[in-house]
Amino acid sequence: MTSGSTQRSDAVRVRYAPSPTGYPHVGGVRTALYNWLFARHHGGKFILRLEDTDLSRSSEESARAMLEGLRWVGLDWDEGPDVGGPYGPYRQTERRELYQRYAARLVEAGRAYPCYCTPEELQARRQEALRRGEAPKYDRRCLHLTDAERRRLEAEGRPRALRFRIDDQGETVVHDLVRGEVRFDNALLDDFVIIKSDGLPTYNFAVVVDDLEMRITHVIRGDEHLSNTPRQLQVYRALGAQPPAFAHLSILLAPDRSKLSKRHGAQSVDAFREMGFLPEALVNYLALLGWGYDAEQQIFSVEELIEKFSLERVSKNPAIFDIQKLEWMNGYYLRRLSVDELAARSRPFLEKAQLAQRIDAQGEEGRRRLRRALELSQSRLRTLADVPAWVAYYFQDDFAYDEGAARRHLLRAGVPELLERIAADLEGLEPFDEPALEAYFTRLRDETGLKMGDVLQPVRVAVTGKDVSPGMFEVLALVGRGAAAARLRRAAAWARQRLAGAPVR
RNA sequence: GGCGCCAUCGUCUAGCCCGGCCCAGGACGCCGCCCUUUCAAGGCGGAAACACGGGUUCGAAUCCCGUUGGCGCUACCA
Repeated sequence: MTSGSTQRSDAVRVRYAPSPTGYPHVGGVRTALYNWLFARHHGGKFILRLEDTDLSRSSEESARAMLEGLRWVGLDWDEGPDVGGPYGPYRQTERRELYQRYAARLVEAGRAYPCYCTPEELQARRQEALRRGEAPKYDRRCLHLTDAERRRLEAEGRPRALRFRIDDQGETVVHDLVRGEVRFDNALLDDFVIIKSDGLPTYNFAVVVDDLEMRITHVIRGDEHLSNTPRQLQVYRALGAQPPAFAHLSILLAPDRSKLSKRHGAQSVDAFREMGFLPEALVNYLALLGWGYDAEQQIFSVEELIEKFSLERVSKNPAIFDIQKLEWMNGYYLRRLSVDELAARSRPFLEKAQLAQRIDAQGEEGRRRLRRALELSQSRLRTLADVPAWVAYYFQDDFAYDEGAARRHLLRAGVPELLERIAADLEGLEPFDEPALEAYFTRLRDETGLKMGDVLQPVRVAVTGKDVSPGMFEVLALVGRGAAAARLRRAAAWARQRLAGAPVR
Protein backbone atom coordinates (compact mmCIF):
# COMPACT_ATOMS: atom_id res chain seq x y z
CA MET A 1 0.00 0.00 0.00
CA THR A 2 1.63 3.16 -1.16
CA SER A 3 -0.83 5.55 0.25
CA GLY A 4 0.62 5.71 3.70
CA SER A 5 3.62 7.53 2.39
CA THR A 6 4.10 11.09 3.49
CA GLN A 7 5.04 12.50 0.14
CA ARG A 8 2.63 14.96 -1.32
CA SER A 9 2.54 16.23 -4.81
CA ASP A 10 2.44 19.99 -4.99
CA ALA A 11 -0.27 20.05 -7.62
CA VAL A 12 -3.51 21.06 -5.97
CA ARG A 13 -6.14 18.35 -5.72
CA VAL A 14 -9.44 19.16 -4.08
CA ARG A 15 -12.73 17.37 -3.91
CA TYR A 16 -16.40 17.85 -3.27
CA ALA A 17 -17.88 14.81 -1.61
CA PRO A 18 -21.64 15.01 -1.21
CA SER A 19 -23.70 12.20 0.16
CA PRO A 20 -26.50 11.44 -2.28
CA THR A 21 -29.27 11.57 0.27
CA GLY A 22 -31.40 14.34 -1.14
CA TYR A 23 -31.42 17.13 -3.62
CA PRO A 24 -28.32 19.23 -4.34
CA HIS A 25 -28.88 22.26 -2.15
CA VAL A 26 -27.31 25.67 -2.51
CA GLY A 27 -25.07 25.31 0.51
CA GLY A 28 -23.47 22.24 -0.98
CA VAL A 29 -23.19 23.87 -4.36
CA ARG A 30 -21.39 26.78 -2.78
CA THR A 31 -18.90 24.41 -1.15
CA ALA A 32 -18.42 22.68 -4.49
CA LEU A 33 -17.97 26.03 -6.19
CA TYR A 34 -15.28 27.16 -3.77
CA ASN A 35 -13.43 23.91 -4.27
CA TRP A 36 -13.75 24.21 -8.01
CA LEU A 37 -12.60 27.83 -8.04
CA PHE A 38 -9.64 26.93 -5.85
CA ALA A 39 -8.66 24.10 -8.16
CA ARG A 40 -9.04 26.13 -11.33
CA HIS A 41 -7.22 29.08 -9.81
CA HIS A 42 -4.24 26.90 -9.00
CA GLY A 43 -4.41 24.83 -12.14
CA GLY A 44 -5.17 21.78 -10.03
CA LYS A 45 -7.72 19.01 -10.13
CA PHE A 46 -11.30 19.05 -8.93
CA ILE A 47 -12.61 15.65 -7.93
CA LEU A 48 -16.14 14.52 -7.28
CA ARG A 49 -16.75 11.68 -4.87
CA LEU A 50 -20.03 10.21 -3.68
CA GLU A 51 -20.18 9.43 0.02
CA ASP A 52 -22.95 6.90 -0.15
CA THR A 53 -22.16 4.65 2.79
CA ASP A 54 -25.46 5.42 4.47
CA LEU A 55 -27.38 2.78 2.58
CA SER A 56 -30.72 3.66 4.06
CA ARG A 57 -30.60 7.27 2.93
CA SER A 58 -28.58 7.21 -0.26
CA SER A 59 -30.25 6.82 -3.61
CA GLU A 60 -29.25 6.56 -7.22
CA GLU A 61 -31.77 9.22 -8.12
CA SER A 62 -30.21 11.63 -5.67
CA ALA A 63 -26.75 10.86 -7.02
CA ARG A 64 -27.94 11.73 -10.51
CA ALA A 65 -29.52 14.93 -9.27
CA MET A 66 -26.25 15.89 -7.55
CA LEU A 67 -24.20 15.61 -10.69
CA GLU A 68 -26.85 17.29 -12.78
CA GLY A 69 -27.16 20.19 -10.39
CA LEU A 70 -23.43 20.77 -10.35
CA ARG A 71 -23.25 20.60 -14.10
CA TRP A 72 -26.10 23.04 -14.43
CA VAL A 73 -24.22 25.71 -12.53
CA GLY A 74 -21.28 25.12 -14.82
CA LEU A 75 -18.94 23.05 -12.70
CA ASP A 76 -16.94 20.26 -14.22
CA TRP A 77 -14.74 17.69 -12.59
CA ASP A 78 -11.54 16.01 -13.62
CA GLU A 79 -12.29 12.81 -11.79
CA GLY A 80 -15.59 11.45 -10.59
CA PRO A 81 -18.09 8.63 -10.63
CA ASP A 82 -19.20 9.32 -14.19
CA VAL A 83 -15.86 10.30 -15.73
CA GLY A 84 -13.58 7.95 -13.85
CA GLY A 85 -10.01 8.75 -13.01
CA PRO A 86 -6.81 7.19 -11.70
CA TYR A 87 -7.95 6.88 -8.10
CA GLY A 88 -11.40 5.42 -8.56
CA PRO A 89 -13.90 4.15 -8.01
CA TYR A 90 -15.43 7.41 -6.89
CA ARG A 91 -18.28 6.15 -4.80
CA GLN A 92 -17.58 4.82 -1.39
CA THR A 93 -19.80 1.77 -1.57
CA GLU A 94 -17.50 0.51 -4.30
CA ARG A 95 -14.41 0.94 -2.18
CA ARG A 96 -15.22 -1.42 0.69
CA GLU A 97 -12.11 -3.57 0.37
CA LEU A 98 -9.97 -0.47 0.62
CA TYR A 99 -11.49 0.58 3.92
CA GLN A 100 -11.18 -2.98 5.18
CA ARG A 101 -7.49 -2.98 4.31
CA TYR A 102 -6.86 0.26 6.10
CA ALA A 103 -8.92 -0.91 9.06
CA ALA A 104 -6.90 -4.10 9.24
CA ARG A 105 -3.76 -2.01 9.37
CA LEU A 106 -5.13 -0.12 12.32
CA VAL A 107 -6.13 -3.34 14.08
CA GLU A 108 -2.64 -4.71 13.55
CA ALA A 109 -1.15 -1.55 14.94
CA GLY A 110 -3.41 -1.84 17.96
CA ARG A 111 -5.29 1.28 17.00
CA ALA A 112 -8.61 -0.36 16.26
CA TYR A 113 -10.64 -3.06 17.94
CA PRO A 114 -13.91 -4.91 17.50
CA CYS A 115 -16.91 -3.72 19.44
CA TYR A 116 -19.95 -5.89 20.13
CA CYS A 117 -22.11 -3.36 21.91
CA THR A 118 -25.50 -3.01 20.32
CA PRO A 119 -26.93 0.36 19.42
CA GLU A 120 -29.56 -0.11 22.12
CA GLU A 121 -26.94 -0.75 24.79
CA LEU A 122 -24.90 2.22 23.66
CA GLN A 123 -27.93 4.41 23.62
CA ALA A 124 -28.89 3.36 27.14
CA ARG A 125 -25.41 4.00 28.50
CA ARG A 126 -25.26 7.34 26.76
CA GLN A 127 -28.54 8.40 28.35
CA GLU A 128 -27.29 7.22 31.69
CA ALA A 129 -24.07 9.20 31.40
CA LEU A 130 -25.96 12.28 30.35
CA ARG A 131 -28.32 11.85 33.29
CA ARG A 132 -25.38 11.74 35.65
CA GLY A 133 -24.07 14.89 34.05
CA GLU A 134 -21.10 13.11 32.50
CA ALA A 135 -19.75 13.34 28.98
CA PRO A 136 -21.41 10.64 26.86
CA LYS A 137 -18.19 9.02 25.72
CA TYR A 138 -17.87 5.38 24.73
CA ASP A 139 -16.77 3.51 27.84
CA ARG A 140 -14.24 1.27 26.05
CA ARG A 141 -15.96 -1.80 27.34
CA CYS A 142 -14.97 -3.84 24.30
CA LEU A 143 -11.39 -2.63 24.35
CA HIS A 144 -10.84 -4.58 27.53
CA LEU A 145 -12.52 -7.79 26.45
CA THR A 146 -10.59 -10.97 27.19
CA ASP A 147 -10.04 -13.43 24.38
CA ALA A 148 -12.58 -15.75 25.95
CA GLU A 149 -15.20 -13.04 26.15
CA ARG A 150 -14.55 -12.08 22.61
CA ARG A 151 -14.92 -15.69 21.46
CA ARG A 152 -18.16 -15.99 23.34
CA LEU A 153 -19.61 -12.86 21.75
CA GLU A 154 -18.50 -14.00 18.31
CA ALA A 155 -20.11 -17.38 18.92
CA GLU A 156 -23.33 -15.67 19.88
CA GLY A 157 -23.26 -14.21 16.41
CA ARG A 158 -23.26 -10.69 17.76
CA PRO A 159 -22.83 -8.02 15.09
CA ARG A 160 -19.39 -6.54 15.23
CA ALA A 161 -18.26 -3.01 14.53
CA LEU A 162 -14.74 -1.70 14.56
CA ARG A 163 -13.71 1.18 16.77
CA PHE A 164 -10.72 3.45 16.49
CA ARG A 165 -8.69 3.65 19.67
CA ILE A 166 -8.28 7.34 20.21
CA ASP A 167 -5.17 8.80 21.77
CA ASP A 168 -6.66 10.69 24.67
CA GLN A 169 -3.45 12.38 25.75
CA GLY A 170 -2.57 15.96 24.90
CA GLU A 171 -4.34 17.97 22.27
CA THR A 172 -4.88 18.01 18.55
CA VAL A 173 -4.32 21.23 16.65
CA VAL A 174 -6.08 21.92 13.39
CA HIS A 175 -4.33 24.47 11.21
CA ASP A 176 -7.26 25.79 9.32
CA LEU A 177 -6.77 27.99 6.29
CA VAL A 178 -9.76 30.12 7.07
CA ARG A 179 -10.01 29.88 10.85
CA GLY A 180 -6.43 29.74 11.90
CA GLU A 181 -5.26 27.46 14.67
CA VAL A 182 -8.00 25.54 16.46
CA ARG A 183 -7.10 23.37 19.44
CA PHE A 184 -8.97 20.36 20.78
CA ASP A 185 -8.40 18.49 24.01
CA ASN A 186 -7.93 14.84 23.14
CA ALA A 187 -9.37 13.75 26.47
CA LEU A 188 -12.78 14.80 25.16
CA LEU A 189 -12.62 12.49 22.17
CA ASP A 190 -13.87 8.92 22.35
CA ASP A 191 -13.33 5.72 20.47
CA PHE A 192 -15.54 6.17 17.45
CA VAL A 193 -16.75 3.49 15.10
CA ILE A 194 -14.81 3.30 11.87
CA ILE A 195 -16.42 0.22 10.33
CA LYS A 196 -20.10 -0.34 10.92
CA SER A 197 -21.48 -3.81 11.51
CA ASP A 198 -22.67 -3.80 7.90
CA GLY A 199 -19.02 -3.68 6.89
CA LEU A 200 -19.19 -0.16 5.55
CA PRO A 201 -16.99 2.61 6.88
CA THR A 202 -18.30 5.60 8.79
CA TYR A 203 -17.77 9.08 7.50
CA ASN A 204 -14.86 9.98 9.75
CA PHE A 205 -12.89 6.98 8.59
CA ALA A 206 -13.87 6.89 4.94
CA VAL A 207 -12.97 10.53 4.32
CA VAL A 208 -9.50 9.99 5.63
CA VAL A 209 -8.88 6.87 3.58
CA ASP A 210 -10.33 8.43 0.45
CA ASP A 211 -8.65 11.78 0.77
CA LEU A 212 -5.40 9.96 1.32
CA GLU A 213 -5.86 7.53 -1.53
CA MET A 214 -7.02 10.25 -3.87
CA ARG A 215 -4.05 12.42 -2.96
CA ILE A 216 -6.23 15.30 -1.85
CA THR A 217 -4.09 18.28 -0.91
CA HIS A 218 -6.76 20.65 0.43
CA VAL A 219 -9.95 19.70 2.16
CA ILE A 220 -12.38 22.58 1.72
CA ARG A 221 -15.68 21.73 3.35
CA GLY A 222 -18.48 22.94 5.56
CA ASP A 223 -17.96 24.23 9.05
CA GLU A 224 -19.96 21.38 10.50
CA HIS A 225 -16.91 19.20 9.94
CA LEU A 226 -14.50 21.27 11.95
CA SER A 227 -15.32 19.48 15.19
CA ASN A 228 -14.67 16.16 13.51
CA THR A 229 -11.31 17.14 12.19
CA PRO A 230 -9.31 16.13 15.29
CA ARG A 231 -10.70 12.60 15.01
CA GLN A 232 -9.66 12.45 11.40
CA LEU A 233 -6.27 13.91 12.19
CA GLN A 234 -5.74 11.12 14.67
CA VAL A 235 -6.51 8.56 12.00
CA TYR A 236 -3.99 10.18 9.67
CA ARG A 237 -1.42 10.01 12.42
CA ALA A 238 -2.22 6.41 13.30
CA LEU A 239 -1.75 5.60 9.63
CA GLY A 240 1.56 7.42 9.59
CA ALA A 241 0.22 9.69 6.87
CA GLN A 242 0.58 13.38 6.19
CA PRO A 243 -2.84 15.04 6.41
CA PRO A 244 -4.02 17.50 3.78
CA ALA A 245 -4.56 21.18 4.52
CA PHE A 246 -7.97 22.07 5.85
CA ALA A 247 -10.29 24.99 5.21
CA HIS A 248 -13.68 25.10 6.88
CA LEU A 249 -16.35 27.24 5.31
CA SER A 250 -19.06 28.83 7.38
CA ILE A 251 -22.49 27.50 6.66
CA LEU A 252 -25.41 29.10 4.91
CA LEU A 253 -28.33 30.25 7.01
CA ALA A 254 -31.97 30.98 6.24
CA PRO A 255 -33.37 34.46 6.95
CA ASP A 256 -34.49 33.32 10.40
CA ARG A 257 -30.89 32.41 11.20
CA SER A 258 -31.58 28.73 11.31
CA LYS A 259 -29.88 26.33 9.00
CA LEU A 260 -31.17 26.53 5.45
CA SER A 261 -33.60 23.67 4.99
CA LYS A 262 -36.65 22.41 3.18
CA ARG A 263 -39.13 24.53 5.04
CA HIS A 264 -37.46 27.68 3.77
CA GLY A 265 -38.67 26.85 0.31
CA ALA A 266 -36.08 27.14 -2.35
CA GLN A 267 -32.81 25.48 -1.49
CA SER A 268 -32.24 22.95 -4.20
CA VAL A 269 -30.55 24.14 -7.35
CA ASP A 270 -33.43 22.63 -9.31
CA ALA A 271 -35.81 24.94 -7.51
CA PHE A 272 -33.70 27.90 -8.54
CA ARG A 273 -33.67 26.75 -12.11
CA GLU A 274 -37.44 26.39 -12.05
CA MET A 275 -37.82 29.83 -10.55
CA GLY A 276 -36.05 31.20 -13.59
CA PHE A 277 -32.60 31.97 -12.23
CA LEU A 278 -29.63 31.93 -14.53
CA PRO A 279 -26.79 29.65 -13.46
CA GLU A 280 -24.26 32.43 -13.97
CA ALA A 281 -26.22 34.66 -11.60
CA LEU A 282 -26.47 31.93 -8.99
CA VAL A 283 -22.75 31.24 -9.24
CA ASN A 284 -21.89 34.92 -8.92
CA TYR A 285 -24.19 35.30 -5.94
CA LEU A 286 -22.99 32.15 -4.21
CA ALA A 287 -19.38 33.17 -4.73
CA LEU A 288 -20.11 36.42 -2.94
CA LEU A 289 -21.82 34.68 -0.04
CA GLY A 290 -18.84 34.22 2.17
CA TRP A 291 -16.15 35.52 -0.07
CA GLY A 292 -15.43 39.03 -1.19
CA TYR A 293 -12.76 40.44 -3.41
CA ASP A 294 -12.77 44.06 -2.29
CA ALA A 295 -16.42 44.59 -1.40
CA GLU A 296 -16.75 47.11 -4.21
CA GLN A 297 -17.13 44.69 -7.05
CA GLN A 298 -20.33 42.68 -7.09
CA ILE A 299 -20.39 41.32 -10.59
CA PHE A 300 -17.85 38.67 -11.48
CA SER A 301 -17.61 36.52 -14.54
CA VAL A 302 -16.54 32.94 -13.94
CA GLU A 303 -13.13 33.76 -15.39
CA GLU A 304 -12.74 36.62 -12.95
CA LEU A 305 -13.78 34.43 -10.07
CA ILE A 306 -11.18 31.88 -11.01
CA GLU A 307 -8.57 34.55 -11.30
CA LYS A 308 -9.41 36.32 -8.06
CA PHE A 309 -10.58 33.59 -5.74
CA SER A 310 -8.51 32.87 -2.68
CA LEU A 311 -9.18 31.17 0.64
CA GLU A 312 -7.63 34.09 2.51
CA ARG A 313 -10.61 36.21 1.59
CA VAL A 314 -13.22 33.72 2.66
CA SER A 315 -15.14 35.13 5.57
CA LYS A 316 -15.66 33.29 8.80
CA ASN A 317 -19.16 34.31 9.69
CA PRO A 318 -22.17 32.35 8.61
CA ALA A 319 -24.07 33.99 5.78
CA ILE A 320 -27.77 34.37 5.36
CA PHE A 321 -29.10 33.56 1.95
CA ASP A 322 -30.79 36.68 0.60
CA ILE A 323 -32.96 35.92 -2.35
CA GLN A 324 -33.58 39.61 -3.07
CA LYS A 325 -29.97 40.20 -3.90
CA LEU A 326 -29.96 37.09 -6.03
CA GLU A 327 -32.98 38.46 -7.87
CA TRP A 328 -31.26 41.75 -8.48
CA MET A 329 -28.20 39.98 -9.78
CA ASN A 330 -30.32 37.73 -11.95
CA GLY A 331 -31.97 40.80 -13.45
CA TYR A 332 -28.55 42.22 -14.13
CA TYR A 333 -27.46 39.10 -16.02
CA LEU A 334 -30.81 38.91 -17.81
CA ARG A 335 -30.36 42.46 -19.10
CA ARG A 336 -27.04 41.56 -20.58
CA LEU A 337 -28.26 38.59 -22.57
CA SER A 338 -28.69 38.97 -26.30
CA VAL A 339 -32.30 38.77 -27.40
CA ASP A 340 -31.66 35.42 -29.04
CA GLU A 341 -30.13 34.02 -25.90
CA LEU A 342 -32.98 35.36 -23.85
CA ALA A 343 -35.45 33.74 -26.23
CA ALA A 344 -33.67 30.43 -26.01
CA ARG A 345 -33.46 30.47 -22.24
CA SER A 346 -37.09 31.53 -21.92
CA ARG A 347 -38.31 28.66 -24.01
CA PRO A 348 -39.06 26.19 -21.17
CA PHE A 349 -41.03 28.87 -19.36
CA LEU A 350 -43.01 29.80 -22.46
CA GLU A 351 -43.78 26.15 -22.95
CA LYS A 352 -44.95 25.75 -19.40
CA ALA A 353 -47.23 28.77 -19.86
CA GLN A 354 -48.70 27.26 -23.04
CA LEU A 355 -47.42 30.22 -25.01
CA ALA A 356 -44.78 28.46 -27.04
CA GLN A 357 -47.36 26.77 -29.27
CA ARG A 358 -49.07 30.05 -30.07
CA ILE A 359 -45.77 31.63 -30.96
CA ASP A 360 -44.69 28.70 -33.07
CA ALA A 361 -48.00 28.71 -34.86
CA GLN A 362 -47.13 32.15 -36.21
CA GLY A 363 -43.92 30.84 -37.73
CA GLU A 364 -41.33 33.42 -38.68
CA GLU A 365 -43.64 36.24 -37.70
CA GLY A 366 -44.06 34.67 -34.28
CA ARG A 367 -40.32 34.57 -33.78
CA ARG A 368 -39.97 38.17 -34.83
CA ARG A 369 -42.69 39.29 -32.48
CA LEU A 370 -41.24 37.29 -29.62
CA ARG A 371 -37.86 38.91 -30.16
CA ARG A 372 -39.41 42.35 -30.15
CA ALA A 373 -41.53 41.53 -27.10
CA LEU A 374 -38.43 40.38 -25.24
CA GLU A 375 -36.54 43.47 -26.30
CA LEU A 376 -39.30 45.63 -24.85
CA SER A 377 -39.48 43.79 -21.53
CA GLN A 378 -35.88 42.79 -20.96
CA SER A 379 -35.07 45.60 -18.54
CA ARG A 380 -38.10 44.69 -16.45
CA LEU A 381 -37.33 41.03 -15.88
CA ARG A 382 -36.01 39.59 -12.67
CA THR A 383 -36.29 35.94 -13.56
CA LEU A 384 -37.03 33.91 -16.65
CA ALA A 385 -40.27 32.89 -15.00
CA ASP A 386 -41.41 36.51 -15.48
CA VAL A 387 -41.16 36.23 -19.24
CA PRO A 388 -44.56 34.70 -20.05
CA ALA A 389 -46.43 37.46 -18.25
CA TRP A 390 -44.53 40.07 -20.24
CA VAL A 391 -45.07 38.54 -23.64
CA ALA A 392 -48.48 36.86 -23.34
CA TYR A 393 -50.53 39.80 -24.56
CA TYR A 394 -48.72 39.96 -27.85
CA PHE A 395 -50.00 36.51 -28.64
CA GLN A 396 -53.43 36.24 -27.09
CA ASP A 397 -56.50 38.44 -26.99
CA ASP A 398 -58.59 36.59 -24.46
CA PHE A 399 -57.07 37.77 -21.20
CA ALA A 400 -58.86 38.99 -18.11
CA TYR A 401 -58.25 42.46 -16.79
CA ASP A 402 -56.25 42.89 -13.67
CA GLU A 403 -58.87 43.84 -11.11
CA GLY A 404 -57.12 46.80 -9.57
CA ALA A 405 -55.93 48.12 -12.91
CA ALA A 406 -59.42 47.90 -14.37
CA ARG A 407 -60.96 49.67 -11.42
CA ARG A 408 -58.41 52.47 -11.56
CA HIS A 409 -58.36 53.06 -15.30
CA LEU A 410 -61.29 51.46 -17.06
CA LEU A 411 -64.26 51.94 -14.77
CA ARG A 412 -64.34 55.71 -14.95
CA ALA A 413 -66.80 58.03 -16.50
CA GLY A 414 -65.92 58.87 -20.08
CA VAL A 415 -63.45 56.04 -20.52
CA PRO A 416 -65.64 53.82 -22.73
CA GLU A 417 -66.27 56.72 -25.09
CA LEU A 418 -62.60 57.62 -25.13
CA LEU A 419 -61.54 54.06 -25.92
CA GLU A 420 -64.08 53.75 -28.68
CA ARG A 421 -62.91 56.91 -30.27
CA ILE A 422 -59.29 55.80 -30.10
CA ALA A 423 -60.25 52.46 -31.65
CA ALA A 424 -61.87 54.22 -34.54
CA ASP A 425 -58.97 56.62 -34.97
CA LEU A 426 -56.40 53.85 -34.90
CA GLU A 427 -58.24 51.97 -37.60
CA GLY A 428 -57.60 54.89 -39.86
CA LEU A 429 -54.10 55.70 -38.69
CA GLU A 430 -51.51 55.49 -41.42
CA PRO A 431 -48.88 54.22 -41.00
CA PHE A 432 -49.50 52.23 -37.87
CA ASP A 433 -46.07 52.62 -36.33
CA GLU A 434 -44.49 54.14 -33.25
CA PRO A 435 -43.86 57.69 -34.51
CA ALA A 436 -47.35 57.89 -35.95
CA LEU A 437 -48.87 56.55 -32.75
CA GLU A 438 -46.97 59.03 -30.67
CA ALA A 439 -48.01 61.89 -32.92
CA TYR A 440 -51.61 60.73 -32.78
CA PHE A 441 -51.75 60.46 -29.01
CA THR A 442 -50.06 63.81 -28.59
CA ARG A 443 -52.69 65.36 -30.80
CA LEU A 444 -55.42 63.58 -28.89
CA ARG A 445 -54.02 64.81 -25.60
CA ASP A 446 -53.92 68.41 -26.75
CA GLU A 447 -57.34 68.19 -28.25
CA THR A 448 -59.02 66.69 -25.19
CA GLY A 449 -57.05 68.59 -22.60
CA LEU A 450 -56.38 65.31 -20.82
CA LYS A 451 -53.00 64.35 -19.47
CA MET A 452 -51.07 61.74 -21.38
CA GLY A 453 -51.41 59.31 -18.49
CA ASP A 454 -55.18 59.70 -18.44
CA VAL A 455 -55.32 58.66 -22.05
CA LEU A 456 -52.67 55.99 -22.09
CA GLN A 457 -53.43 54.13 -18.88
CA PRO A 458 -56.93 53.08 -19.98
CA VAL A 459 -55.45 52.09 -23.32
CA ARG A 460 -52.78 50.08 -21.54
CA VAL A 461 -55.29 48.14 -19.47
CA ALA A 462 -57.47 47.56 -22.53
CA VAL A 463 -54.59 46.25 -24.60
CA THR A 464 -52.51 44.38 -22.03
CA GLY A 465 -54.89 43.73 -19.15
CA LYS A 466 -52.49 45.42 -16.72
CA ASP A 467 -51.46 48.93 -15.80
CA VAL A 468 -47.79 48.10 -16.15
CA SER A 469 -46.16 47.43 -19.49
CA PRO A 470 -43.44 48.67 -21.81
CA GLY A 471 -43.99 51.94 -23.63
CA MET A 472 -47.51 52.08 -25.03
CA PHE A 473 -46.57 53.14 -28.58
CA GLU A 474 -44.20 50.22 -28.89
CA VAL A 475 -46.76 47.84 -27.44
CA LEU A 476 -49.52 49.04 -29.77
CA ALA A 477 -47.30 48.85 -32.81
CA LEU A 478 -46.35 45.29 -31.94
CA VAL A 479 -49.86 44.15 -31.05
CA GLY A 480 -51.02 45.47 -34.40
CA ARG A 481 -53.84 47.61 -35.59
CA GLY A 482 -56.59 45.02 -35.79
CA ALA A 483 -55.99 43.42 -32.42
CA ALA A 484 -55.47 46.79 -30.75
CA ALA A 485 -58.72 48.23 -32.03
CA ALA A 486 -60.63 45.08 -31.12
CA ARG A 487 -59.25 45.10 -27.60
CA LEU A 488 -60.08 48.77 -27.15
CA ARG A 489 -63.66 48.08 -28.20
CA ARG A 490 -63.90 45.05 -25.97
CA ALA A 491 -62.66 47.07 -23.00
CA ALA A 492 -65.05 49.90 -23.80
CA ALA A 493 -67.99 47.52 -23.93
CA TRP A 494 -66.91 45.75 -20.77
CA ALA A 495 -66.49 49.00 -18.90
CA ARG A 496 -69.72 50.45 -20.14
CA GLN A 497 -71.62 47.43 -18.97
CA ARG A 498 -69.98 47.39 -15.58
CA LEU A 499 -70.48 51.11 -15.11
CA ALA A 500 -74.15 50.86 -15.97
CA GLY A 501 -74.87 47.68 -14.04
CA ALA A 502 -73.05 48.38 -10.84
CA PRO A 503 -71.94 51.96 -10.60
CA VAL A 504 -68.49 52.14 -9.16
CA ARG A 505 -68.09 54.96 -6.68
C1' G B 1 -24.33 19.41 29.74
C1' G B 2 -19.16 19.37 27.42
C1' C B 3 -16.17 21.06 23.41
C1' G B 4 -15.60 24.12 19.12
C1' C B 5 -16.75 28.08 15.63
C1' C B 6 -18.81 32.93 14.79
C1' A B 7 -20.26 38.23 16.13
C1' U B 8 -19.58 45.72 11.55
C1' C B 9 -26.07 48.88 8.50
C1' G B 10 -32.39 44.52 7.77
C1' U B 11 -28.93 41.25 4.43
C1' C B 12 -23.87 40.22 1.95
C1' U B 13 -19.51 42.57 3.21
C1' A B 14 -14.65 46.34 3.31
C1' G B 15 -11.74 47.79 7.32
C1' C B 16 -9.42 44.06 12.01
C1' C B 17 -3.67 40.21 11.43
C1' C B 18 0.26 45.44 10.96
C1' G B 19 -4.36 50.37 16.75
C1' G B 20 -4.87 56.84 14.71
C1' C B 21 -6.15 58.17 7.43
C1' C B 22 -13.27 55.31 10.05
C1' C B 23 -18.12 60.58 13.92
C1' A B 24 -16.86 53.29 9.60
C1' G B 25 -16.72 52.40 2.80
C1' G B 26 -19.45 49.43 -1.09
C1' A B 27 -23.63 46.26 -2.73
C1' C B 28 -28.88 44.36 -2.26
C1' G B 29 -33.27 46.05 -0.08
C1' C B 30 -35.85 50.58 1.68
C1' C B 31 -37.04 56.08 1.17
C1' G B 32 -36.74 60.65 -1.86
C1' C B 33 -35.53 63.27 -6.40
C1' C B 34 -34.42 63.24 -11.79
C1' C B 35 -35.85 60.89 -16.46
C1' U B 36 -40.98 59.49 -17.85
C1' U B 37 -47.61 57.71 -20.62
C1' U B 38 -47.28 53.24 -16.43
C1' C B 39 -43.59 49.86 -14.61
C1' A B 40 -38.64 48.81 -15.01
C1' A B 41 -33.69 50.14 -16.40
C1' G B 42 -30.43 54.36 -15.62
C1' G B 43 -28.66 58.85 -12.81
C1' C B 44 -28.45 61.59 -8.14
C1' G B 45 -29.31 61.84 -2.88
C1' G B 46 -30.90 59.84 2.07
C1' A B 47 -31.94 56.80 6.49
C1' A B 48 -29.39 52.56 8.35
C1' A B 49 -24.09 49.03 11.83
C1' C B 50 -18.71 48.36 15.00
C1' A B 51 -23.68 42.78 20.27
C1' C B 52 -22.73 44.13 25.62
C1' G B 53 -19.27 45.01 29.79
C1' G B 54 -14.51 45.56 31.48
C1' G B 55 -9.45 46.35 30.57
C1' U B 56 -4.55 47.84 27.69
C1' U B 57 -3.30 52.58 25.26
C1' C B 58 -2.36 59.50 24.42
C1' G B 59 -5.82 56.92 21.10
C1' A B 60 -9.65 50.67 19.84
C1' A B 61 -14.33 48.49 15.03
C1' U B 62 -9.19 47.06 15.23
C1' C B 63 -5.33 44.09 20.97
C1' C B 64 -6.79 41.22 25.81
C1' C B 65 -10.56 39.21 29.29
C1' G B 66 -15.50 38.24 30.40
C1' U B 67 -20.80 38.15 29.24
C1' U B 68 -24.66 37.42 25.87
C1' G B 69 -26.48 35.51 21.44
C1' G B 70 -26.35 32.36 16.97
C1' C B 71 -24.52 27.93 14.87
C1' G B 72 -21.97 23.21 14.80
C1' C B 73 -20.01 18.61 16.89
C1' U B 74 -20.66 15.28 20.81
C1' A B 75 -24.41 8.58 15.96
C1' C B 76 -22.74 1.73 13.79
C1' C B 77 -25.58 10.14 9.64
C1' A B 78 -22.59 12.62 6.52
